[in-house]
Amino acid sequence: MHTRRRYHHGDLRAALLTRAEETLREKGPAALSLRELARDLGVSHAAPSRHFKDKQALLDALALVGFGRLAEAMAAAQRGTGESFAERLRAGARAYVDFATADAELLDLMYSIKHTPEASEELSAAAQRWTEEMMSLIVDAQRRGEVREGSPERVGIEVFSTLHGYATLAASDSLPPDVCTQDLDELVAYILRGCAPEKSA
Amino acid sequence: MHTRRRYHHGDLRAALLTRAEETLREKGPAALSLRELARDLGVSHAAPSRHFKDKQALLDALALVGFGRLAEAMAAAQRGTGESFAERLRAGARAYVDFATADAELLDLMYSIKHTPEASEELSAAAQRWTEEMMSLIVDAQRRGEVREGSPERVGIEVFSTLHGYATLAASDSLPPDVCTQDLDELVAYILRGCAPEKSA
DNA sequence: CAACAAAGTAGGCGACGCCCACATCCTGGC
DNA sequence: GCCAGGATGTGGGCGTCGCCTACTTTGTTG
Repeated sequence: MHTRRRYHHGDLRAALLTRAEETLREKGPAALSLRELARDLGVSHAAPSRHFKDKQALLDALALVGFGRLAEAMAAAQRGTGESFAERLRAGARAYVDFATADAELLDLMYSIKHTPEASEELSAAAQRWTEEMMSLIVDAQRRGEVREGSPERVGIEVFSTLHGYATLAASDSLPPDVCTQDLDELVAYILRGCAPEKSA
Repeated sequence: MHTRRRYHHGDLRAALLTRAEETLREKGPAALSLRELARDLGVSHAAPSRHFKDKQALLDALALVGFGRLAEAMAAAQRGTGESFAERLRAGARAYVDFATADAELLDLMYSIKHTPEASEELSAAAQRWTEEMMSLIVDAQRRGEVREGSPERVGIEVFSTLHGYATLAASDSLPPDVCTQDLDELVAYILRGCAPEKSA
């Protein structure tokens, strides 16, 4: 049970990530300090540097965790729904918005990091994988004739922009408070209209 | 010409804001430091505190400037275009995306601040005014029969989510590089489809 | 079991935000 | 005219931070 103070922590790296995510959620990104993290875990202020070369490295790792969690949530949502684009989109939208509101700061982190050039390739790979899933959803729907033709990339961007914008606004309390769960269905309907196939005249 | 060192700067507050905005644009939000700002302006490190009680106050003021600039850009865009919803939306979208890509960090700041409870009422007023303009655009379009009926708030949120999401993604280099100016027209078309009036059967 | 790498410790450096006491400038009421 | 007081700027100090280096303890492996 080695719960008492040992010289070696056991898995400091994982502990740091877990605690950092808690702090991020509870007290915001500004309150994230390596030294305080170390204090919380009862370890010297320089110990974290053995696992993350600097603060940015920890943030990157945190973002990676975020992408993992998000991908998992999205995949789970897809597993539990039907085949039609409408159903899959609805499930995905719900999952994305839920994630954004539950982990707003983490999502922020994920997007603020992704575009820096030196982000680890793991990280860009995670982002990559994530967008590819998005694309396959679109391509599939196009094949089924449920989405208008044209560059899947473009359609994907349109759909994802709407989703991401909504999720971001919801997460930052920028939406009127009465706007709520039910409105997500309306949003999905709006998206569906936006990318519905052109009616043959 | 009083360009030589005077004890009083003249308008340190304005100078701080200007310089802070430059730094924000050029070196990102992490590089914003009151002390460095003071050094840049040839003033002691405590001088800024006479004009902004703390760093957050300066960021708030910066966000306020941002809302002002954005509102002005949007208004200008509206003045220079036609009456139809499609034209007005297109002009607004261009202005918003332009602002977001030119001043990505500032936009970020504006949105990260808005939802903190103690944000100055000036600031929430600016945000308020901003969303009201958005709403009037929608209501107008509904009156003209160019947008489907229903709560203007809801439609506004849908439209704005798309715009904001796109602008945010564009500003953080999260969009494939070939996606460019012309695609904005496609995005506008997508939005128009999303909120087009229901066709009478 | 000795050598070595991994993991943690202790202390120091410069920069930061914030606070204080003090200096200088400016202005309005006498 | 002048001078009292507010506004503005100075300088120093405090605690915290991220990062660095030198050292110690632990675990592994030949």
